[in-house]
Amino acid sequence: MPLVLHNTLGGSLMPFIPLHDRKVTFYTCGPTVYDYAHIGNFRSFLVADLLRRWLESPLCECVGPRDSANQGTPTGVFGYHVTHVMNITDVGHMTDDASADGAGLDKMEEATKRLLEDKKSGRLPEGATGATGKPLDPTDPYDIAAYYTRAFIDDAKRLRLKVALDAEHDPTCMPHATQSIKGMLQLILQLLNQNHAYLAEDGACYFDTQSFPDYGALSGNTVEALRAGAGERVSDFNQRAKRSPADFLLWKPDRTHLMRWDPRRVCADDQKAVAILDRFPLHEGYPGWHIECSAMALARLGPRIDLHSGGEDNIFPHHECELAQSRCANHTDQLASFWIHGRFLRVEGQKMSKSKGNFFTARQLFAKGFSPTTVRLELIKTHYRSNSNFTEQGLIDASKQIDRWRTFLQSAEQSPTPGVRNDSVATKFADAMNNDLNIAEALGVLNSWTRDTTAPTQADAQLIRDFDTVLALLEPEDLPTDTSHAGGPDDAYIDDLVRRRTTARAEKNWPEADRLRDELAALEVEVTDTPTGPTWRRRATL
RNA sequence: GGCCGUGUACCCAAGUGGUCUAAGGGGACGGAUUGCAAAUCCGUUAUUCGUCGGUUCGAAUCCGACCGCGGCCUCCA
Repeated sequence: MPLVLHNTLGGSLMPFIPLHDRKVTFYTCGPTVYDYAHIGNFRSFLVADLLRRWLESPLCECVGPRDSANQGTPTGVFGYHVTHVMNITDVGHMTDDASADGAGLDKMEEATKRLLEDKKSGRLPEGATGATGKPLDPTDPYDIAAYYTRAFIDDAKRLRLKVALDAEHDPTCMPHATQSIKGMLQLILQLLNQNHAYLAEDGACYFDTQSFPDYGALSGNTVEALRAGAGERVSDFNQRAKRSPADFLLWKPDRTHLMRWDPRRVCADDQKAVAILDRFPLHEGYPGWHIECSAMALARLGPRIDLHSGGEDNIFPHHECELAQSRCANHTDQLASFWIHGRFLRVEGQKMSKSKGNFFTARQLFAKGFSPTTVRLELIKTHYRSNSNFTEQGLIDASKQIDRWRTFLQSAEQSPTPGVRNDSVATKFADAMNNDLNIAEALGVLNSWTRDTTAPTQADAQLIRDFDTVLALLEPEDLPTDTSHAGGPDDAYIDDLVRRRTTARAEKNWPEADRLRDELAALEVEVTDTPTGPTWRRRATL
């Protein structure tokens, strides 16, 4: 059964057919870096990671590419070569749409306030540095972006996002918006030149949605419906300058913005661009949100890509607009063959929000003692098009599950028996993943198999390793992930208690042994007695 | 208000017309093991799928209404 994916464009399951033989191009809308990324952000990025890992997996059979004799038919070759790009949005955007009249607070300014507070209260790590390697200056937007970008990449690597691991040796996999301004301007100028964009009275450049009949095809919106549905949230000022309410910003002239560029200077060495600038004067300012992704996808992956992913909130307006710009500027009949959108995450059954106290960044969970793989499993174990429910109990479940698989792998690797590959289990796992990434079913297959295989063989070790190229959960990780068990006992103290308990047990002094175990339990430490002596670990809680 | 999605046991979560008296994991309970525990192993744990109605020989699965939850409707993954 070849891979079938749900395509937001068209709203149905469709067989995956690559543009080129065995190769896949994949663009994921990445994080904005004016705060630490939270688990909801990572759920979305992990959906992309899971898809990418599945495509590359030795269990995923490639099908023939478009416009070939074997289009869509299994080729007997396994594992695509995936070029996956995830951008870093480090341009300071406004907090609300009122910003069009200059009233909104820039998110970078907010970050400045937060970082200054963190610095004062000692929450900022020692030796935090900015964009130039010098100590972080919380008032410099480039420093803020650099600081949070590093934090993001650090978290992403711990969660085993392959694109972040790729970017270590190929930084073009994670392009930065601030380093792609020229590409954005070139796209904007092309759109102006082709009358897909216009300069309004306020000097801002807007995309002309009426010049693109397919506008709305991705989200199911129509320009009329958008106009009808628009409440007070759309400011009058913003609307007045536009030809149509649906038109969206490409370039905003603003000499006061924290991050701003002069189009003439940026495009000075591009004769064609300069010629268009003579006719359409774009003044110093900053780019619209959507154009970033159009430019970065084009620069690294070309005008036509296989896959594009993001959170469900990106469908409209972001992806709708990105698609329109890219298609008009590049003269293509499509930007991405498949648009993949993950649903939102809930926490303990509720919408995640700071006021409810259920808002978690990845690093907060690591600091609380949950391992990155535990968090990874908890975030990927639900089908990507369901609203998954992130819970403390779920983290505990995930942790136990990973332990069991690791134990299985260990005993399989130590087995003297070569064994035979269990093709039936491999096929069931692959069928589940091919069915629109049904990870929950695939994990069910994995669990039934490991439960029923009492004497795993070397072939079983290879098989679970094949599964793990997709799951990325079995390789051990460095623990503890940091030293921030602030207020808790240090390892030496716990070791001492455990040693005293071992002595008491050897002397058959059971009351003392049990008292020490209770003492450890009160410190959230669990002791396990094994044939080779006791081991312990901290219990993590939210 | 408009558009879209969703509701399965104590918790997480598959299943989208018959093989479902509903996979898998956790928890709980019983047993083996243990000084007692933990870990491990074995067993038990939804005649029922938000509510009500309809279609059908047959529905968790299709249709309708209602209730709950979530996303979007100009920069929140």
